Amino acid sequence: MANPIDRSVINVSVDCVIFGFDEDANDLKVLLIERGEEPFYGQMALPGDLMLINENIDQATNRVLKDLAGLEDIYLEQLYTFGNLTRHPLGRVVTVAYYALIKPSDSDLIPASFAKRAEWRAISDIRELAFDHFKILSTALSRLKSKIRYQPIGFNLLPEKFTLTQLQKLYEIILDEDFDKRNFRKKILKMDILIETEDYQRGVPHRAPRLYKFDMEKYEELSTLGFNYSI
Amino acid sequence: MANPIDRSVINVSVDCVIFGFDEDANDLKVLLIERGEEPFYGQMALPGDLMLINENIDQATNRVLKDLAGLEDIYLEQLYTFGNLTRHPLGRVVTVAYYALIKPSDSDLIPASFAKRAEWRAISDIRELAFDHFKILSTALSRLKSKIRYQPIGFNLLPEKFTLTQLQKLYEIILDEDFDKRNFRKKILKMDILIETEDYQRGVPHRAPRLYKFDMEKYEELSTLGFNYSI
DNA sequence: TTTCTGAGTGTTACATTTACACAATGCAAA
DNA sequence: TTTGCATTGTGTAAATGTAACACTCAGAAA
Repeated sequence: MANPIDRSVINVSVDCVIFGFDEDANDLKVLLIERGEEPFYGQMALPGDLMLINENIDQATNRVLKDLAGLEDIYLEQLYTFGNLTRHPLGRVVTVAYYALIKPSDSDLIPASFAKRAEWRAISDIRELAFDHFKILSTALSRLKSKIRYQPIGFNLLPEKFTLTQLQKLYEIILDEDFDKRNFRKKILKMDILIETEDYQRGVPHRAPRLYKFDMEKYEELSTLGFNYSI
Repeated sequence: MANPIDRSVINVSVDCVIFGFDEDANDLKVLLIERGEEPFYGQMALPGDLMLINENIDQATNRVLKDLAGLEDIYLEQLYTFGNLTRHPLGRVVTVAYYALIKPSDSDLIPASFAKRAEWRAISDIRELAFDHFKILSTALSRLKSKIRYQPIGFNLLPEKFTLTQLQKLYEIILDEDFDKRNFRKKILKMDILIETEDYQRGVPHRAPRLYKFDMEKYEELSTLGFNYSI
């Protein structure tokens, strides 16, 4: 993990903004790692590492996700490449940033060994991060906000089965905007990309709401016919 | 210009997809360079070069635009970073791709010295390019198509003063979709981001159409108030 | 049995989008 | 100077989509 930075060349790294939705706290969170070495020793940072010469960028990102957070097979997308001359104090490091969206079930699987140094932090509580990671986080958040309106990526932040209220809350928190319950339901159901299951949420002190699933196949089929997702 | 590739490390380059709108030919074009060295000697490629250790990524891109095409101060945006292991035959090269939009007046200024090896090619005529540049071009085109609907970037492809018909044609060619003339005009004028000039297009064998300018300040002002551009 | 919390549901007014055709302009050619 | 030609520039009505709005019902807990 402790790859040395070569001062005589341009080094390439990957960094990853991992988003998770905390339904109980009504909060969007990011998985941060406490740095165990200089520079920025002890500060919080995005999980990341230098890229190896014999791996693709996506491979490097998946390696980082697995080695630093125990995460596999999650939604991942390239965000932007940051390469300011001064972004790394020990040399020239260009970093390819990715963002990931994970479900509660994914993060429940994070082994205790990682959990020691990894921490979920509410976006709104984060003031600073190591390197230019705060800027990377801001870029990721802004991308998420614009993309979630026009692509059905929000489902990656919810359990496989979810209630319409959960879905609406997710949108309200990410977009910082309130939606009318009746209109929201009408709109999303009319798209015909949700499967109505026969299951209901349990253990709630009120009428149990119905659970739905996102129908990816149906979505892709409709997409090819010119359908555009939009909330 | 002939920077050597170091086989022992990851090299970083920038490549640039330069779009231009050919009004007469009703075509979207891309500026390509004929390669003067191996690999892919004699083939067409996107303008690009290895990044220097002491320049920012944006600086490298602007250097490439200036040195290879004589272009300065043009619309430029980072597109995506490509880094497949096999994308460069001579070693490991990760490339940060950008796309640029230029006005006819910009490209008129390309010096003859560049024009010898640079060539405007209609997108639809391009079948293959050196390296993975065809894939980069496809990615750029797809980005342009989705972005031009929601951001007023299309004006960067038109002269400073343009007719509404020119603007409509631009959208029709890029999006490969026809628009109703009356509805298109109503929509764009209602946004209130165009300045109606007192000039008319000259030298046309019919009634001279009025020229308009894009009002960037007005657009930014409206943006902060929650306005969203959309065609 | 009562209380509490959130689930689930329709209608109407309003705004936006779509479809659609012709007269007026100005240049060029006869 | 007249005529023909190509393209500009314009309005309305129907259809569709969006926004605003409140109450009853289910089910758990007290």
